[in-house]
Amino acid sequence: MRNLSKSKLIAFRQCPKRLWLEVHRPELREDSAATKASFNVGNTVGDIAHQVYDPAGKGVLLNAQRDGFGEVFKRSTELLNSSQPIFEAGFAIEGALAFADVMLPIKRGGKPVWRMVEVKSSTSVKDYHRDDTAIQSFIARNAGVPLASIALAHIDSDWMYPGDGDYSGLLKECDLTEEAFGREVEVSEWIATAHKTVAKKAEPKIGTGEQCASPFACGFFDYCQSQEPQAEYPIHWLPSIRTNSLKEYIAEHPALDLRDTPDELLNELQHRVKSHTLSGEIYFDAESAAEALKAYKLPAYFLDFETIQFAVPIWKGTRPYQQIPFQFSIHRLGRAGKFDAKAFLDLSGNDPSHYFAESLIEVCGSMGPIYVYNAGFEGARIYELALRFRHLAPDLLAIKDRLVDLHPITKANYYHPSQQGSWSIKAVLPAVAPDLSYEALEGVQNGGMAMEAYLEAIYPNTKGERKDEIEQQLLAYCGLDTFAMVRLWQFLAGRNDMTFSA
DNA sequence: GGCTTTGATACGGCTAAGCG
DNA sequence: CGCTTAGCCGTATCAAAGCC
Repeated sequence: MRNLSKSKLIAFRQCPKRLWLEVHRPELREDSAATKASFNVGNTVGDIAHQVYDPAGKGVLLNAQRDGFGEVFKRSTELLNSSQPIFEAGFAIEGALAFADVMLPIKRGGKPVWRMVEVKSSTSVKDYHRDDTAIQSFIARNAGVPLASIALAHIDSDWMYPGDGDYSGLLKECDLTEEAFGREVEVSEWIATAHKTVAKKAEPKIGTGEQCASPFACGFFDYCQSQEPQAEYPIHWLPSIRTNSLKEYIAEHPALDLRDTPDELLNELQHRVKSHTLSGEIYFDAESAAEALKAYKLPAYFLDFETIQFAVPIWKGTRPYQQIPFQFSIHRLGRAGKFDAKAFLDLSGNDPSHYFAESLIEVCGSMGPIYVYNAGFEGARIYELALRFRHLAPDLLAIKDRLVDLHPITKANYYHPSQQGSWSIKAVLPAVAPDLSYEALEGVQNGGMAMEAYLEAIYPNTKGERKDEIEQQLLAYCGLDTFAMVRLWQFLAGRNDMTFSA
């Protein structure tokens, strides 16, 4: 019998087939974006755990990848008789093994007892964390570790970085001892059934479903999907599919095709998606779209932000996962039809917020609508800047008041079959302006890639030449996003008489 | 009058989709 | 990961209608 790692047991909890594939066909797994190489700027949550739990630096960090499992188990057993913090200590029992992020000794007369802390970069305790700690404590205790308590440490998103490398308070602990210790029978059953699953000759027959994405994206999804008949018109193209009465119907009729959905269960928007997808015809209420935009005159502005966030803040006065704007692109359309594009991009590696706010105020003028796509995003960023920089607040809030959201107007009045139930700008643009293409862009083609590119640019070892290249790619991407809005506005407002290029 | 039923409306919790 | 918004749905609330 092989030893199943805690992560494999967690995979089993998500889907037995996933565990089977992990063990027997790992080559079928596709790496998610998160596991690919990325540029670590600042500290990881693990670094902070070292600082917080071992400020004196007396702890020992074990490394199973480098030294092998056997060696780490042996060293862990030895260290548990001493009294210094241990990081990545390993424990094995018959059939299962686990590594603990942090082990802290509590002195009680002779030999120490131990406090285990699992460190997570999420901002709250999730159900799968509870499973995680239950498995962890089961394995450790059955391996003979005198465990006094087990806690989960997660990020406190209300905490603000005071600067100077002081990260005390970033992590928030939640004690799960009672719960974890109370689930030992349950955990032993998971381990037993996981082994039964692994021992099977053939892979379990489980269809794709919600478990493929939640709580973690499964790398075998494409493989599993390839084993299933492909619906010509997948049901998931319908918007809000899991929130209305369709939910139960779909559960009772797996592998449902869009063609076979009962009309009486569809809301207006779902019905529109169904009929226009099947007919292949565009839906466009030009009159209503023009009506919605009628009130807004020229000059008009078109605005798009790019932001970055850090689980562990690197800039003083910012919070974990706070979205910090480092780039904007703005296009101005004057009364005479004159077109003007400007951009802001700070790749210095310093907090770009203040320059960003000042530059934004400078380029927005004092009047005219400012079109954005999904205004909640830009609006929230502007509001946050106003809170941080009180002297700029009046100007920033005046800009926020001028935002006009093209997203709801598009959603209410336009649908092209190629959108597949999505009204994101990237789904709408190819239909409205097929001559513009994100795929033709070098390097940066979406918001996630913009964040990666930003991190690479501010990474200390990145060379100047590469930084210049990234700068050009970011400018091109953000500019296209903004110009896409110009074209969309033109289309919705019925102003195809105007011509200009990006 | 006093009771229940029904239908309209308001509110809060929850999820999904959009942005990064 | 966070935030915002919209939509759905259950519950609460209340008035009108129906009934004895």
